[in-house]
Amino acid sequence: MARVRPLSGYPEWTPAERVVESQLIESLRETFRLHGFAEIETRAVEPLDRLAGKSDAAKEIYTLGRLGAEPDAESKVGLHFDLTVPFARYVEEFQHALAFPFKRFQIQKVWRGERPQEGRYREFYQADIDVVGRESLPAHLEVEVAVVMARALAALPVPAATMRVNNRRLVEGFYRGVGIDDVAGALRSVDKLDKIGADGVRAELTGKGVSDTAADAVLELARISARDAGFVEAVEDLWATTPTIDDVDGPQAELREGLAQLVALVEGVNAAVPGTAIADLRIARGLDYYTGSVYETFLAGHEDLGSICSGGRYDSLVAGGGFPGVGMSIGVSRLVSRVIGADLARASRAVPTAVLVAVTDEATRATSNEVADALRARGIATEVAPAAAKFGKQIQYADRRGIPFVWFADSGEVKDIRSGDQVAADAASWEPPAEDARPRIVTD
RNA sequence: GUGGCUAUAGCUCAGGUGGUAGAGCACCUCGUUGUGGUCGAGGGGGUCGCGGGUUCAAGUCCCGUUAGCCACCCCA
Repeated sequence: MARVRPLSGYPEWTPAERVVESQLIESLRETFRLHGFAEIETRAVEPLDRLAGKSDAAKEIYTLGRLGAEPDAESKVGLHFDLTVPFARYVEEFQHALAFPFKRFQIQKVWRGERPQEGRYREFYQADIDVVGRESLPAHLEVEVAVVMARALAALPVPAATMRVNNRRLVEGFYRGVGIDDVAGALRSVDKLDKIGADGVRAELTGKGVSDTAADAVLELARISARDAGFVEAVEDLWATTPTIDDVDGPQAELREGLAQLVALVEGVNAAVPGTAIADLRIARGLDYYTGSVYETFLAGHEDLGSICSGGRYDSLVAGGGFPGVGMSIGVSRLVSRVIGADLARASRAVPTAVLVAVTDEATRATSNEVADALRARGIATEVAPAAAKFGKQIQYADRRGIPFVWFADSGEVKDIRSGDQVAADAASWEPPAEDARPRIVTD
């Protein structure tokens, strides 16, 4: 038997750490439900052709096969690497049973064969919300999903989140207006701004046939950001001073539409959770299927983690069209690993137990069991000591697990082992303080 | 996929130039014989990641290999 070794990229938690993860997930569920999102769960596997269809992520897909399969048998299924692909399939398959616009949330593990490091895993939880329409989807839903996510993050024991948002219509109108035909290509270059700098981006753009003045304008646009509608004037000014194509009416209309939507987004989110949203016209997002709002979210003081929640508006979830939607995804494991690693929050105890009933001797274990059942009958998590050891040992058993109360059936007394207070109590009516009833998350 | 670093007790790590493995923490017992945490004394624990080579002798030097960590790429 080989020694057990950690497997890189597949995080596992201690019971106390798992409490933190569970409570975070439960908090997200609660916020999503509060806003009317229905939960679904999809299977872990999808047909390979459906998974691999999307871009270059194919290399990262884990395929599934049986050890007993024929040696030359091809794998037909793989583990999903996000929740959007399975959701798209699900919507297509169950459209007869769904009511549109369909608001759903989904919190599940996904798998990617990437090189792991802190905050990057091969197996991790994502929490997705999406709203999908039939044929059309009002733009205000792009505000709604961002508001829900802003609230979901605000409810977690983490520093303030900043949601950097942009709008593809705005960018597309602007780019086309200054004479750029390959908007997607230009966006991919702008996306590298942090990495290669303004000069690098300019070089890439001109290399793709973008004129010098247009490249300058694109870089100027990327410089604009604001926490309120103030960016509109900056964009309008830039637009007014930049040479545009002759037939600019279409692009200009698209630009103005995008501007209005971005204003609504920033103001909407900031009304819900003040200070969260910031319009940042450099936010591009590499994925080219986004057509409206795009979002990236960072935690104050933890920007090195990268985006912990991102997404955007897309024209259709399903190939062939007809299902426009907007969605965002939280990297739950990335978040949890930082919360635990940086000790932003911890569990009040590792076990659910609120009361340990001591056992005086094995002959009277039944009495202790009766006390335990009386407490359990009223929803109080209780366990009975495993051995009739010295009371000191039994108290130590509770202390090591963070169990706050020890019950002595003989004397009918319950002791709060943190304070040492011991009082007479009736198992039929005694209640622990509400905050001790179950493990909870505590912060400093 | 590319590059750098690392691998010794359950955990964190010491072990100049080769000479038969150590500390702290954790764990168990006792002091304290049925009310814990402190303190003191004692104790159990190691194929030194794995394989090969050099040598009288390898945790230590060399080669290979596996795994982990970090960075790049990409993303949650």
